[in-house]
Parts: sequence; C-alpha cells; structure tokens
Amino acid sequence: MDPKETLKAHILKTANLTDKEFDYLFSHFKLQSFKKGQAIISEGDKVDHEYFVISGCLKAFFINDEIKMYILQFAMPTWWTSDYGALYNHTRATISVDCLSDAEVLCLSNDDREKICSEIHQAEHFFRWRTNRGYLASQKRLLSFMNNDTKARYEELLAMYPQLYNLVPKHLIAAYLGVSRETLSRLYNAQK
Amino acid sequence: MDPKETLKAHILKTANLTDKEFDYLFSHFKLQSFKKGQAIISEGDKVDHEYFVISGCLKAFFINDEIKMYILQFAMPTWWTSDYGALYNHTRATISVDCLSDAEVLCLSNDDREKICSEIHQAEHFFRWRTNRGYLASQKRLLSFMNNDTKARYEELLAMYPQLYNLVPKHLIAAYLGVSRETLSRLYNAQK
DNA sequence: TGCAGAATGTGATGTACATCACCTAAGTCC
DNA sequence: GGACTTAGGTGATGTACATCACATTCTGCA
Repeated sequence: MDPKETLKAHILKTANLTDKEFDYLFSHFKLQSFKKGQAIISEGDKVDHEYFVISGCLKAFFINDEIKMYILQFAMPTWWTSDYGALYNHTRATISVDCLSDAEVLCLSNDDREKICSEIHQAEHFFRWRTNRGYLASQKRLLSFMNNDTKARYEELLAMYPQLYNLVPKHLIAAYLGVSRETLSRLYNAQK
Repeated sequence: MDPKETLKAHILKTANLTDKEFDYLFSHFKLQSFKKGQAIISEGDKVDHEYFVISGCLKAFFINDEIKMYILQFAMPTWWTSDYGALYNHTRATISVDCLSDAEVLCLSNDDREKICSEIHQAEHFFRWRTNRGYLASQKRLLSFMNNDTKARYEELLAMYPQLYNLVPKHLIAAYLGVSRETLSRLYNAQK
C-alpha cells in the first residue's frame, strides 16, 4: 500500500482537494515505521502528533491504577489515532498507543493540522467530518456498553472486525470489552 | 438571556466571525419554545435539525426494547443536542430528545449547517471544534464507564453538574449512570 | 533445544448489581 | 378533596461478573 495514495483516497472521499492542495497537505506528514510491541505514545509523554495507520494494527489504551488496562480503540489501516485529549489540551498523555504488529503510520503534528485547516477550507471540512465519525462511533459504543451484556458486545466487536479474532490475543479483546480475560474465556467456551 | 447574544458569545469563543457573517449565520436559526415534558425528537422521526439550548434543560435518551431508558446527555444552556447519527446519515431517529423543564432552543437544519460551513470557513472551524469537544467528552465518559464503579460515576456527574441534583428526578440520574433507580437510591442513602 | 514468560482454561468464592415486590409521600387532574 | 399518577425508599433473592488460585499450553529466543 502506497502511503500517499492511501491517504489521498481516504481524504478525497470527503473533501475536494486539488492535486496541488493534496500535495501541500501531504508534505506535512511524516512516514514512520514501528515494530510489533513498540510504543508510539506512552503515559506522561508530551503529545504533539496524531497518526494515520497505513499498515498494521495499533491499540490506544488507558491503564488504571497501574493495574487494569482498557482499550479505547484498535486502530487498523486508514484509522486515525492519538491521545486527542492531550493533543488538543496540551496536557501530558493519559492514553497510550502501541503496536500490535509491525506498523507503518503517517504522522501529523497538531500545529500543522491547525495550520492546514486554516489555510485550506476543504481540509478543515475533512477534519470536521472525520471527528464527526469518531464522535458517532464513540456514542454508539457508549450506548452498547449501557445496553448490551458482554456476550452481545463481543459478537458486535467480531462482526465489526472479523480479523481481530486471529490478530490479537484474547486478553486484549477482553480489555476492549471491559471484562476480565477469565469471563471472556468462559463466554465463548460455554457456547460449545 | 438574549438568544442571539448567547449564541454569538458561544461561537466567538472559538471562531472569528465578523458581525455581518454572524448575522448571516444567525439568520438560519429559528427560536422555538417548549413546555416541560414536551418532545423535540421522538424515536422514528425524520431528523432534520440540531438544537442549541438557550434556557431550560433537555435530555437525549435511548429506549431499549421499549423498556429501559438510557440518557446520553443532559443538555443545559449553550449545549447542542440532536440525534446526530440520524441527522448525518439521514436515517430515522433512534435517540429521542425531550424537555425536563420549559425550554428555549435555537434550531438549525442540517442542510443550513452544511451550507454555512461551505460558505464561511470560520463557521466550519467552529463546528469542527464543537464536534471535537463532544468527541472528547464522549470518550471520557466511556472510560469512566469502564473504569469507575457506580458511586464514583455518580459523584463525577454531580461534580460536573451540581444543579442536576435538584433539577431532575433521581431515576433520570440513574438512567444517565446506567444503573437501576433502586441501586442509586441505596447508594447515596448508605453513606448516611 | 530447552527454558522463561506469555497466553489461555477452569474451579471456588465473593460482590455489585438487577429484579421483583411492596410501601409511603408528594404532585396533578377532574 | 378524592383518585390516580409519579417519585422514591427498602427488603429478599438471583445472577453476571470479578478475583484468586492453579494448571496447561504456546512462543520467542539465547
């Protein structure tokens, strides 16, 4: 997958950018490669960038009391991720991001995003739309949390990302669902 | 509270609009008054508008299996609300909105918002920022759901909206926290 | 190739919550 | 002002989950 073409196809779905505008926008991204297990953002870091996944899979997670981990997002290709709270509010990271597999990402600094948004109206349009999708997904997940039991949420997750079942260890799926690994294990072994 | 000045102050915090631009933007809003208990969006409705609260308090909620209600948001003055999923995807409402008190709102149609966003760059900037705040709030609430027990979430809610305790019946607070009214009742009566 | 650590399964036990059932007090409508 | 509804409290019981403890693979790597 060519990083530039991947990003271009992704953005042009929503925004009308000329080739020249896109090239300009793209010039602010930096391609980075990470190994499986490598950290991209660690708790306490200064957060300056957000990341667009080209290949591989990342997880964005929160660790409570140095004990329990909750996964906010599995970031697959064409997904964006960061600790957005820290990024926008210029605070230290409370959410960490690392790699579940070798991964390539395009990274964009907060300052550059804001600069581009102010320079190119259609870029601002794109980022509004993108945040919007994130907001709706987050709200949907919140409702699912309140409304569904663990089993239903587990099936919902696998329906949305069938690859996850083989890609990531089960205890991480449990951490996404917000249950203990033991409970998840019993869950899908119960139904034969 | 003057509706126009309220909205103006709210928007100018984030966006640089000339008086003329703001007047133009404002000309697309329509002031509406509702009585306590009145519905603004009901499940199954076509959803064309979003709402900016001037006075009073609304709730946005979801009803599961015609039985249980979950509250997504208490909308206080200067908050925006709607069924954004239905609004953006042009589907029927699954989320309802009604009034916890007499209320005044400014309503804006989806088409007008998109029109204004394409005409005025700074308006698009404002709406990107607004969605962003919503996204961060939603993500924070999701984390709180996974991480904290009911008591902690109850205290968090009251810390954020001290007015709520007297403004809304307790079973609605339970519906926001995602627990039964009995559990909530026992919770704050336990600690003397 | 063999060993340490990670991932997973499974039993026993405790607990926070839902659910049901019933009670009282405070609006609200004719 | 009586009747009906809505809010709220409280006991008894059931259940989905966490937690702890331990056994069993699997996997990477020195």
